[in-house]
Amino acid sequence: MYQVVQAPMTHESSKVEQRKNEVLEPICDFLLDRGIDSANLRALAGAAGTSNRMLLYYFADKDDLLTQALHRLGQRLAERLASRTPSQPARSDELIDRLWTSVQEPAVWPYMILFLEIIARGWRVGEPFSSASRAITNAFIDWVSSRLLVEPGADRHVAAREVLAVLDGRALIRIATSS
Amino acid sequence: MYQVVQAPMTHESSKVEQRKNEVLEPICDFLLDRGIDSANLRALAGAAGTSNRMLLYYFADKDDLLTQALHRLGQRLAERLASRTPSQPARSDELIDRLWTSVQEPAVWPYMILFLEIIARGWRVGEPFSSASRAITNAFIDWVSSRLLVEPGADRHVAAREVLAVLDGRALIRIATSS
DNA sequence: AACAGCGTGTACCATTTGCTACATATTGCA
DNA sequence: TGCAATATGTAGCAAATGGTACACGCTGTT
Repeated sequence: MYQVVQAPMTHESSKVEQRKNEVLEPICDFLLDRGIDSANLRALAGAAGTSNRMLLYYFADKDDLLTQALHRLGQRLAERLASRTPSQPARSDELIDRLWTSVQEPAVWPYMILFLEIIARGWRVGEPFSSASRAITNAFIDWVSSRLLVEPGADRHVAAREVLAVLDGRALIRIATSS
Repeated sequence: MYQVVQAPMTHESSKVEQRKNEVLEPICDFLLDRGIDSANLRALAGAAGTSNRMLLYYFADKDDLLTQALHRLGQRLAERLASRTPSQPARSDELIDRLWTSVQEPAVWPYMILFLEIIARGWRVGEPFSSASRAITNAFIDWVSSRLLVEPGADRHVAAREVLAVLDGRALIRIATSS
């Protein structure tokens, strides 16, 4: 029998799409573990069990690769935060103390470090880091916001931002003084 | 035959010491303006009106140069903060709002950005960035502390840290969402 | 004047790094 | 089977970058 099983392969063949997905996960892990400064193509390829040659086959260039990795990291953070700390809503002061312990968890802490790098780079060089900065910040703000009990008439978003500021600031100072 | 010229002798000749001083100022300016990622020897030399060859004549290596530049930046920040905002002492809440406007000043803001880069790098690669992180953090804490009115029996240092956390956190979020 | 050593320019080297050229293996399909 | 398209390896290039080798003028001391 003759059957067309596969759609015509233009440039995004399914194999490539699949490999991109498989490869992005360990790359995200690498970024969290080693930071953006260490993220050269050969190191990333090593972490993903492939070669720099293949990374540039799957992705247009390094920028494209980083863009997609950072985007995925934003998603991962959002999921990780959503699944964690199923606590009751609370007002700012108490929420800060409660979320502060969550922020320090081993699963979240690497995001704080990587976050710093991405923000700084975003300020200096722009994309794709500035977009990632905003995405990650918004993930955090949503996380805070969903658990924040605000006074009637108060701006929930502004309040969440201020709570996040305290958490981020504590993290920043802790990182600065403990390394 | 020509002998290989060695680095300046045991006790640094005065010329080299003088040039080091002259050269460090524009280098600090460069770091504030362009960040550490852009700080390669040729760019730094360009900013200082000399050559990479001479920078490595004045300083042992790039690490030595950065160490001294970061140290000087810590001093500059401390002086700049001390000479600014000669306001009355205040309690945390009011002090935060008052110092927040100071932090946003054009003379201080670049330090916040560079601060981020240095902290992130300090976490990843250690010296000389981790020392600089601590120095700059302490400069900020002292700055806050000297203007902070605490309740009797409260820990002034802890309170100042928390105030700084809010300022740093606000700065972080602002940088993340405005770039 | 002569000479030792400092100060500086020119040119280079070795490594890293993003990326590419070319060849080859593999696979889907007629 | 055999051909075209896809997938992957090998090897390299060109640019950037930290650092070095060597040449040579200058200055103070003797």
